[in-house]
Amino acid sequence: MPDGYDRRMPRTSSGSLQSLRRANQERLLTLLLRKGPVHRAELARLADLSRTTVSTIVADLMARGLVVESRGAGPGSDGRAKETLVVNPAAAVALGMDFTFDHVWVHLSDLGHNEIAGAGQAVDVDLGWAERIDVAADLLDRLIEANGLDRARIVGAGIGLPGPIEKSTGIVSTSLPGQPWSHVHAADEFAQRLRLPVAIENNTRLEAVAESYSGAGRGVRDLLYVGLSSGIAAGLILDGRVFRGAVGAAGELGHTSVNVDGPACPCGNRGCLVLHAGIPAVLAALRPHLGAKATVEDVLAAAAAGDRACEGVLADVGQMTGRVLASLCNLLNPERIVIGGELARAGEVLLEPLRTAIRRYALTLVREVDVVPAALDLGAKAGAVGGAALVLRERLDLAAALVDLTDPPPASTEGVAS
Amino acid sequence: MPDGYDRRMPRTSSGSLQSLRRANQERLLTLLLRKGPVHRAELARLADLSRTTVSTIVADLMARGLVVESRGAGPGSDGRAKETLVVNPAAAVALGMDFTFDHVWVHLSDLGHNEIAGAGQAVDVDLGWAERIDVAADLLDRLIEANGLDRARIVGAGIGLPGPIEKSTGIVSTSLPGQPWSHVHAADEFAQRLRLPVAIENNTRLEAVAESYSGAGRGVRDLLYVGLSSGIAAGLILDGRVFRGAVGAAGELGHTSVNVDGPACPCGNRGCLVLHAGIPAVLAALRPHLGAKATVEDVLAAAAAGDRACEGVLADVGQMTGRVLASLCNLLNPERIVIGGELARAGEVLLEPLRTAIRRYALTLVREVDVVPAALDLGAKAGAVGGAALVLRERLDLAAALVDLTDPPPASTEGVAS
DNA sequence: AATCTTTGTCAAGAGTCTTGACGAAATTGC
DNA sequence: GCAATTTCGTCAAGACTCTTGACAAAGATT
Repeated sequence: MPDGYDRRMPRTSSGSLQSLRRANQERLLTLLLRKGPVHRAELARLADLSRTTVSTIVADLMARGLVVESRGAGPGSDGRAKETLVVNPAAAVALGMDFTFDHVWVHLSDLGHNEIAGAGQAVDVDLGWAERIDVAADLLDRLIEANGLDRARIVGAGIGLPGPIEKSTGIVSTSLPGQPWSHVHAADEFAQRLRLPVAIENNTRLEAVAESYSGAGRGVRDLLYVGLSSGIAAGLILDGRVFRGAVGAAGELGHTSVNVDGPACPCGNRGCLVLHAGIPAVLAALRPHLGAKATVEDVLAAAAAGDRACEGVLADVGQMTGRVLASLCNLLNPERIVIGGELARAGEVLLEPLRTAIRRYALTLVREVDVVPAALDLGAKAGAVGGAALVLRERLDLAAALVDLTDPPPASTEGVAS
Repeated sequence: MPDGYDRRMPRTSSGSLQSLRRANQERLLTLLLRKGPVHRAELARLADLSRTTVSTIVADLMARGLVVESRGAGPGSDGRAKETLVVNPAAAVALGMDFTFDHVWVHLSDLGHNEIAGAGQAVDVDLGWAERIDVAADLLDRLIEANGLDRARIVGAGIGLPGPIEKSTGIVSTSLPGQPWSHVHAADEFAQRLRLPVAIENNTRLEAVAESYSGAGRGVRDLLYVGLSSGIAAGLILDGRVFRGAVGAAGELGHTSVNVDGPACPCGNRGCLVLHAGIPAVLAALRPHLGAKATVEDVLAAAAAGDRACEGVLADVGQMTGRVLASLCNLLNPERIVIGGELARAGEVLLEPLRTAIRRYALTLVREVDVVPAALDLGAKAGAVGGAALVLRERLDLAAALVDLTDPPPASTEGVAS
């Protein structure tokens, strides 16, 4: 370990009086973020605290620049004028990074989950992990520079890596060939490099978090995010929290067998979904029709232009996926399913058969599930957005803890009711 | 609503100083239950509280009879003698009830999840819900009488009903014919009748809770319980908590399709697992061999006696189930799978092919899952045990809150180190 | 203009946790 | 055996956090 920088996120709360105060600070911040501009008395009712306490805590938060007063249009009722409060979104910044096999994405969000800046860069698939970190660090430096940001205001980093993640160390626990991250102690490496508390997470799960916070899954407690690409993976938000599984390997959907008598899959099983609905399968089915060099873009374009063969194959993908999701709905009873990944760009051609399959094959109660396309998957930056959201979601206390008294940030002028 | 009795469990904690105290009380109780006899200083370290605070809280708990001192064999180290503390298991009682289609089960557990008493009774499948409650109430009265229990010491009831449960009201939200509970406001009915805080839960989930607390899944954070009976259902413990799904319908496993081209199922799907591995399928396959009146017991007995045909069918059940569980392991990456239900009594004849299928068809990382038989399924009382465990698990604060100062229970003499 | 309602703040007080000191009870070393 | 050492449990003082009740301020209502 290069030096003693503590990469762990601070504990949430427990026991002492100070932790009670911290928990209440976080509670008020969360309420302010969710309920928008409210005045102190209303906040006190929402949080089940006395007005006095709310005043004290808010004064503290305001001294640190986390909350600003805006004599705004409160809900019109009688009584004294309300000094409405809003979170100052510019008070803190969350960093997200996402490393796919051929891209590096960096994203900065403010406290309100608004995008401050983002950038991506293609990298050579053979590039080593250290060099990938270099690329990301460069991108980050440039974003900070270009936007005149204060580095000290970044409160944490959420980082997406491909594959299952050993939770405490952030080690990617596969040793597939061509996987640059395997057995790297990613949590330490990133913490040293960025000098920030970091959370390492599988990138499909980060996409799920992104959709859950700023995308098509906003406010949904039990959310299933499905990424349809070369592989087919799921990100699970269960009971409002990211679900990782015992060793961080939860979410593999592509190797769900849909036919015990189906073709053999390299994974050892037979009739895996990915053999029918993965991008390689789609291309294999359509190259006789579109030509040997056809890409996913070609398929999507042709389908959009009305090519029946392409539409048919994409509909089959939807139908097959829908059957698997029907079983999944029986098991998990999600409230909403968000479909992302490259193939999701096919739109209704794929989604409609998928929905139909769920309605047809899932049991009565659970088939009421919403099925919607991802809202953020434009250019695959979703993972990085999710990384930043993860910091804000699970570590909001950080914002309260780390933003320093000595340097109150300027109140932002946007996002404040006038 | 017949009268104003509040059926809701009290809120866990939040905000005020009193709730901090309650949370710390609960924390200490939980630690005492889990870590066995410890002395105050050790408890303070475990809870991250000062010795003084622990002393204060413990004194309070002792005054209420929840904790007793036992000059026991502490871990031998130097220093002053340790006044070891243990929870007085007799201080509070949790009630569990389970209603299956033809049985009523009642169970009483003490604070340490030990069985105090239990009873079951067969009922007519056509019996209405009100009469079923009568039966349960009678059983409860008799248990209380026979064991000389103090009714006031019962801190809550966990009640299992068949089918998906609407969480807040406890309404069973199916309207299948022959389902006596459909659209009954079960939470209110039981609360009125028992005059206790109640939690209504699906009975397979309660069996999962039981296994998770006192059975084969002790201490496992991500646990999959599978009940193999006429239907095939799962109870999911994810991240250490019972997972219910959006409308409380999570856990249906039997209608996972294993073969898209398989036989049609009444559910609307094709090739459902239950068509291959449910009890009706097993009997259908073996009645030509064993005779038209053969029962599950006959099949199990014959298999145990070495009947090849029966062994083969049970092995097929295991293999089929294992294939589905392999996909499920890919998706959820559980740490352990507990197999319960009537068919699980077949033992290794069924389990070994099941394990083999998982090892063969699941991906590398997730197939390290433990697969073990249920430990509690003797006589199907597991659901009631789980109901009591649910009360103790999620509502331990109740024990601290409801046990009254004025009437400290006698210290139990069992379970205390001498 | 007077009254009403609700807000935000202040002072006093109650509840909870921590710190530092000290006696008590066992182990260790001579 | 006896002193030194270690750790425990408790006490008193103090610090921190929340609440209660009172009151002035700011707008709405009459």
